[in-house]
Amino acid sequence: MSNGLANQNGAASAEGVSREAQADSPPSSAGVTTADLLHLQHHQALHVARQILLQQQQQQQQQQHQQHQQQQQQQQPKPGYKSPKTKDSQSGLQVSVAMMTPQVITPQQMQQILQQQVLSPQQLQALLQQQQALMLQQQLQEFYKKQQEQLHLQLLQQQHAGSKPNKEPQVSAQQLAFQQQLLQVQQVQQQHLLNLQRQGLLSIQPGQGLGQGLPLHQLSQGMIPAELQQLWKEVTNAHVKEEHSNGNHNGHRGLDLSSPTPPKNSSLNQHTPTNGQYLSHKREGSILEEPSSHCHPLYGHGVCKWPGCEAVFDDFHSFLKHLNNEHALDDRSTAQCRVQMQVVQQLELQLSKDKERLQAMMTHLHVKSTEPKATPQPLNLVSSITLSKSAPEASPPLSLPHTPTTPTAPLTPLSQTHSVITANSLHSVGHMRRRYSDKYNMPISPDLSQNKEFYMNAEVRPPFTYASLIRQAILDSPEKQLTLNEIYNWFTRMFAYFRRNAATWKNAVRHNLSLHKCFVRVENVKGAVWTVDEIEFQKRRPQKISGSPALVKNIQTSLGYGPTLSAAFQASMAENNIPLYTTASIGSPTLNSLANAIREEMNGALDHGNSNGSDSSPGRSPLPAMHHISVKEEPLDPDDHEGPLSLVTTANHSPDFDHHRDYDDDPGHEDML
DNA sequence: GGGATTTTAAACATTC
DNA sequence: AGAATGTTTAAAATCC
Repeated sequence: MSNGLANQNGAASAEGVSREAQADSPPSSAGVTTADLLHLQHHQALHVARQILLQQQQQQQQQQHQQHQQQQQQQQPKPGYKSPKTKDSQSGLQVSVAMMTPQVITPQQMQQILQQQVLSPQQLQALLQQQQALMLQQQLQEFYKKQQEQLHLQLLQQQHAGSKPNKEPQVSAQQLAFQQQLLQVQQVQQQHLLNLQRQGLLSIQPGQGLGQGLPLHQLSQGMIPAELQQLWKEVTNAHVKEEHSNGNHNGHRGLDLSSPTPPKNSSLNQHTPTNGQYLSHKREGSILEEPSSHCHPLYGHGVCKWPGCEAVFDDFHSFLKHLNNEHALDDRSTAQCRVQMQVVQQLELQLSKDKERLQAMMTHLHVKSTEPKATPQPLNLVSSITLSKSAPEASPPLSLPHTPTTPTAPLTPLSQTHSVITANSLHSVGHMRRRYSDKYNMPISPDLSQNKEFYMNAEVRPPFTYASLIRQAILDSPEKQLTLNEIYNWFTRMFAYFRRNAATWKNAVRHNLSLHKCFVRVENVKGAVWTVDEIEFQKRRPQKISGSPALVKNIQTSLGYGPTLSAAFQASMAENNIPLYTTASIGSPTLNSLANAIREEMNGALDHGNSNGSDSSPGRSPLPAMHHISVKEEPLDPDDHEGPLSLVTTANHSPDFDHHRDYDDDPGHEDML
């Protein structure tokens, strides 16, 4: 069953899309930057605009003359925007119109994909980044084409209708269309940059720009080419004038470009509808645009964010006034609303495409990595990543040392450091079985809590030894003791991997229990339970660890920076939780995990010093130790993991998940669930 | 390459 | 008697 799950994800869509993913490889049109592309398109837009305006000129007043000239000079400079990455743009021009069905990937699917794959955060990020840039550009081009075609169409129509007595409405329609186009370009540009920023932010110190996305916002504002804004204003004004002079409300029929946008807004109050749209827009795309001080989506950093409006205000009230006066319910506003709706639609489409592409890429990679494995063997979670240690105590975090000096970079590197499942290296996956030997391993519990869902759903072998797992199981229990059967249940409950080949791993568990001194069997009223002798458990690794001076050093390092880091994480988590769920699912857990790790490591170090041994439960239970070993199998929910997980998990309810739950309930009637 | 660990497999004993 | 639980041995797989 779970097996099928994995396969489903892997194989099903992989075929179809692997090619697609490969299409990413840019042709030889390298050297073209995003900026170039946008610039080019910008030119095109202006060109079309000029054409339209020219027509209008011929037909109407010469007031347009100025405008035209303005545009001409406006298209010269292209300030404010620079492509941060050339990588993206390389592939940007390659518009292999991938005719993917705009099927939206559900968060669950996405999560599964992410989980199934073992990509390092860096890889993921790179992929995402690349893909998004690509998609954005692609989208931009496609959309632009469409718009152009439609504009042409309209032009033609207009010419044909030239003999008709009443041209006015069509003119305004054109203008609207033009506005739309400009808006689109503008929006997409903005979006693109925001995306880039967002990605950049992931790898950048989160500490800043948190509460006040000031720099970001300003950036995003700055991205919008001033000339576009200018154009927009002009056109808008012209349009308004005409509309007013006409009094013709059909004027914006030209808006119905590609999408049959329901005109329902027209009856709405200006605030509500626009707000809603902006909000949804934000949710979809520009995640970084934090609501400003007054939380009005249209008011940011003293500037009116109404499309095309850049009015500056000192206080929120004057803004509101402005909003009510300038952007009241009129034809223009509704038209702009409609435009905005289209923008949103476009972005949504884009998002879905992005998602799809991501899925394709990941599936592709996944399939590739597992292909060689003919047998339906469950995955082995492996990675060559360095991890800290498995025991909270003395073990030094191999990984953390990542020069925490600069809080700027940590996110990415750290995240990969601390294997949140989605973040694993591809290379070693299909490979042989590999585990982190206890020794240097990361703290098991943070990893488990972070990747709980992953382990529960994906048949991936956890990278921990049986001993570590058993210990974890026992420590997770309220009484710090479990019967063999309970241990079994823990295994099956926590790991999809252990839902098969029971005979094998159960035997292994038993074997480990008796083999390692650290597991102590305690006779009990109700039978026998297993407990962990922490001291013994810790004993097993010191030799190796102590042998490595680097490790010792690392302890100190992590201790020294621990608080700092975790603070940074919390901050970044706070931010990263808001954004797109892709970001959330990749970024936050990572951070979370790291924070946990640090905490745990610190605990470990402390515990070590205390040499209190016996009941040092890693990071989990605050401390209430149990006095007596009265055997009680209370359904206390030992899933402390919930805490950290819940942060991230919320959106990820997958059917499988519930399914497994059921499964769990079945065998595990003990203390679990 | 070799030693140390882990995993896997299996035989066998004990307990329920 | 049979399944579950423990113990032990041995070999293969991994790791460092």
